[in-house]
Amino acid sequence: MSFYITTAISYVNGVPHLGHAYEAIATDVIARHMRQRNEDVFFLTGTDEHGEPVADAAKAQGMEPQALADQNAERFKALMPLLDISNDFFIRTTDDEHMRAVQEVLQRVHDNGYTYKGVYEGWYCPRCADFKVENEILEGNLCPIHETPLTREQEENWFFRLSSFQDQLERLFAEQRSFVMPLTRFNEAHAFVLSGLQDVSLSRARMHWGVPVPWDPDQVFYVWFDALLNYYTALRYARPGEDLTQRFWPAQFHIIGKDILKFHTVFWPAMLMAADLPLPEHVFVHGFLLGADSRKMSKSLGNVLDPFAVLKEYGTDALRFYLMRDVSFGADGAVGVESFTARYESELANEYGNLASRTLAMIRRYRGGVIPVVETDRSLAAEFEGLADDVIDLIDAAEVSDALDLIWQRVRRANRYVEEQAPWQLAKDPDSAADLDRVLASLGEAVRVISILLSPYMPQSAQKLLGAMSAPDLRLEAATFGALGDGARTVTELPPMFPKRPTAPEAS
RNA sequence: CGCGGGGUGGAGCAGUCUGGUAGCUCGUCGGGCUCAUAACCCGAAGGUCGCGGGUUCGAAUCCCGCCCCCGCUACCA
Repeated sequence: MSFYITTAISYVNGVPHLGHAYEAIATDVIARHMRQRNEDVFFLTGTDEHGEPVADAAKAQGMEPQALADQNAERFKALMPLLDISNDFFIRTTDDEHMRAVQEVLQRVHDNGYTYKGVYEGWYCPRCADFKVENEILEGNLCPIHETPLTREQEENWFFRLSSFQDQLERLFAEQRSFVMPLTRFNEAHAFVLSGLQDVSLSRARMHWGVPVPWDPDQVFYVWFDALLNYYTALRYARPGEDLTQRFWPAQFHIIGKDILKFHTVFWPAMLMAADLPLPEHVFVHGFLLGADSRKMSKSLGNVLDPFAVLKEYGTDALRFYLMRDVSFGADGAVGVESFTARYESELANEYGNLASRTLAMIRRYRGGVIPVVETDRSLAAEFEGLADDVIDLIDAAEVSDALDLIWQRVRRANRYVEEQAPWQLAKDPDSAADLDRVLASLGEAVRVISILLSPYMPQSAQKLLGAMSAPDLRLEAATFGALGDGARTVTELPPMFPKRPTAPEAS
């Protein structure tokens, strides 16, 4: 089956930070998991490049907006390989193909009668040549950029008849509880719809950094409508000479942050309805990463966890694991250097890393590096039975941190199994050879199954370990005891996957 | 004001929808083991589940009121 998943696109006026990394990683975990299930996966991410802030910033630096967008988009694009993100395409909303497709879709919205010319009134900055919204205006009605007084002005622009989708949206929320996840966000979006929808302006007349309105070329589309459509337009040109729309639209998942809930759960479905297009199945709304003090991360508070410092010191897998493990997906979560190092040492080094070390070491020491081909322990196998299916169920609901917790319980179980069986005792008594075979084979299977399930979270480490066990099969169907059959497998030496480090990454 | 969340042993969280011995991780204390990255395993101490009232044989869980914290409240993305 086809499976299409997206992150939100990043606005190029800023620089990449931990929040971008978090969303990309979570989405990547789901995408990689789906590939393990042999699904036909398409994973999209990208940048949002139009709109007033980019135009303003470019002007301030004496650059063309496109030049600034080019420069900053590159930074976001470069982040993906650093994080081992397996996106299939990286869309930029300044791509010609995207802009043409936006015009086409919105022309259809226009033709369907869901637009009208209206008057937009707001606070206007003559020097920016654009409107400002309430929450960005400075104390005393000043422009946030120029700090000069704003004037109340009007302009004629195009409006989108959001209000005419009141009933359809109410029905959507009444009938499809999983449209917005988790439930708390569903409730929030639903309440917003029920409170009554107003029309929203669809274009801007005085600003030119955007996609021209095809039926009124003096205006450009308001950037949100241009941006949201990326999910749909990318499929047309992501593969040169091939249109993937039929194969992948509608998307199964949009993964977004809670700050853009309204746009994705209300405006976006309404726009798709207006264009006669099918709706995405789920919008999953994750929370914000907070500083270790549970306050919003900010440089002035000094509570920012720098992803680049962590990557440099501990590697990609450690950062991926930490973010998926320490923050319950869907809720806000506090992250920091201290809790990172605690998780790294106790869970990655001591539990999983050490489990791998002791398992491989014993197989090498007691059985010359060959995993015994014997029947595994029934009771241990029973505790892994159904695990892959449980993980599947959780990931189907985008519960990436719950799924990881389920897997991690088995990491702990495997360490307990070692103590219970005490293979080093069995090794002392030649009469216990069969028992030792069984224990080592069982342990090997436990480590192998765990690693397959962990591979979407920590692709490098899992593959390294599975490679060292001559069991490179990452498919989820191989994640059961005995799935590999009777072939003898050798084990090679593996240096510690998560070595303890003397220093912590710098907070910045 | 309205809407949506949250308040659970020292810390961080799960459990609340579908009432019935309050669970997990870290930390602390005690013990065991030696295969392993001085890692691992076992046990113990520690909780008025924000406050008050109600329903019930029984409530962290349902209902009412109150207190405190956070987010959103429409066009910066």
